[in-house]
Amino acid sequence: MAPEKLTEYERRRIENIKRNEEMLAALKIQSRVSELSAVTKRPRAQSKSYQASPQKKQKSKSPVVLRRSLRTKGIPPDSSTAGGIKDDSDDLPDRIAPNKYSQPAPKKSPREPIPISMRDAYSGDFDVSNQRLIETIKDFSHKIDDGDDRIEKRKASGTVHLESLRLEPDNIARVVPGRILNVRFFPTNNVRMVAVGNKFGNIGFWNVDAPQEDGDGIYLYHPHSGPVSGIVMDPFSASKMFTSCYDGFIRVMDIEKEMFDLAYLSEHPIFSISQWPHDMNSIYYGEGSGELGICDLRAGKSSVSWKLHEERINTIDFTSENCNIMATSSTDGSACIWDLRKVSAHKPKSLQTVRHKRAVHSAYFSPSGRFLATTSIDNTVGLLSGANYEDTSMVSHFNHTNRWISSFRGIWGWDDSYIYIGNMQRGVDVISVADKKLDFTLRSEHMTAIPCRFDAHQDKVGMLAGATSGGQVYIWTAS
DNA sequence: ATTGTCATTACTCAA
DNA sequence: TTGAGTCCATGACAAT
Repeated sequence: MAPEKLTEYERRRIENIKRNEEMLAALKIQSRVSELSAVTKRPRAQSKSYQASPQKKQKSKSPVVLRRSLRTKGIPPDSSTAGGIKDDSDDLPDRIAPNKYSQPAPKKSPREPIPISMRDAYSGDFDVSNQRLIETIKDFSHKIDDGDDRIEKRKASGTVHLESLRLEPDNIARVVPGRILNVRFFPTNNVRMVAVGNKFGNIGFWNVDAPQEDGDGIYLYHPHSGPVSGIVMDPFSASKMFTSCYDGFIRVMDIEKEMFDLAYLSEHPIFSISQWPHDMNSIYYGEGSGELGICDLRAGKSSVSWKLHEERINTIDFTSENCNIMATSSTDGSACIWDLRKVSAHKPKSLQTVRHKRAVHSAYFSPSGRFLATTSIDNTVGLLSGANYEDTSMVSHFNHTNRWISSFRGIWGWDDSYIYIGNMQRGVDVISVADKKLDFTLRSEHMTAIPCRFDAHQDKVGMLAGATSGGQVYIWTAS
């Protein structure tokens, strides 16, 4: 890096620290004030929320534009960002000058097909906050690497007592602005941390156990330019997190490099991602109208693209038992189970197919792999079982969400007994596999919005994260 | 068979 | 408290 850049960097850093201290002081005052006025019976403003800095908050609220739309409409990329996509040949990452992102200009458009440093993607003014998050993740990822905090891949273990699940007021936060499409726990036991992706391309982190002096533990980044369609935590390397976006990008947050690196760039919108359990260097993703691609992370290239569905693939899932078995759900109204050894490019034939009357928004294997749960907006939750998933039963559940609520997706808990899914009455419905019906509903006066996307902590039985279309995250815990 | 447009309606934020 | 603004999801149906 050029010396002048270094001095520029230093100068900026000092400025940042100074402003940071001022802001922290202001925040302390603010939190005192909110403590005083926190007696309101229906707290509209939650105690915890992301702090968008005044200057940088969504300047120009850059409209969510897919790359496709850009090209078809012939709109040139934002002229303030050099190296925008002009044509297809520019999309290749290896043709991009390596140091374009290091300009001291405020924030780069995440549309550029280049790596983005976490510092540049950070949506606050204060680099110390960014550094604090990086240190936190480094800290627990090293512990995981050393085996101190390793969580084995999710197993069928732990029966949860639904009546004991609670939503504590402290476990609620507004993590990002706008609609959350994805929430995921970090695979660690010592620190409770979630990452969420929203419609604007933000990735927000919430360290629930952040020390008091570290503020609210919420960190906001902007590594993508469109809706974040998927988040994958590498279970064996907590310093890596993959995110996909409608704009065709798959990025990997590399905490050692402190970057949102470019893993893959597709011509088509990417609607889903998953990691192949057998080989951590393979990312499976759903792109365009029903295509499934496999990306080799070392080569940075896609090896295959299979047309598995007629319309977009909403989820991709694997069993922990058999790495060659994969499930996909699609807007074309079907969910399929595939044997990867038998899929060929020309005539993909599924092992099993469930047909719903309408779009299927998820298909997830149970922790043991013996069941598959599908969620469709035809108001059913499908349950597949049997040696070859040949037995299908449909559980009735109202799955219609409106335009502003992300579709419901039934997820599994910590064993094969329950499926958790949102409802329009601000509750979490729990479907019993044994009874094949709705068994229980989690309710809380603190859930002031509809939780539509969920994640179950891989190890802590009863720890369930629900995310809303207003950027909130609720973390239920077993008391 | 593809493309367009319309209605739906929950939440946040600013007054 | 109210009211404006949101706006890439989806299905139904109309138009090409």
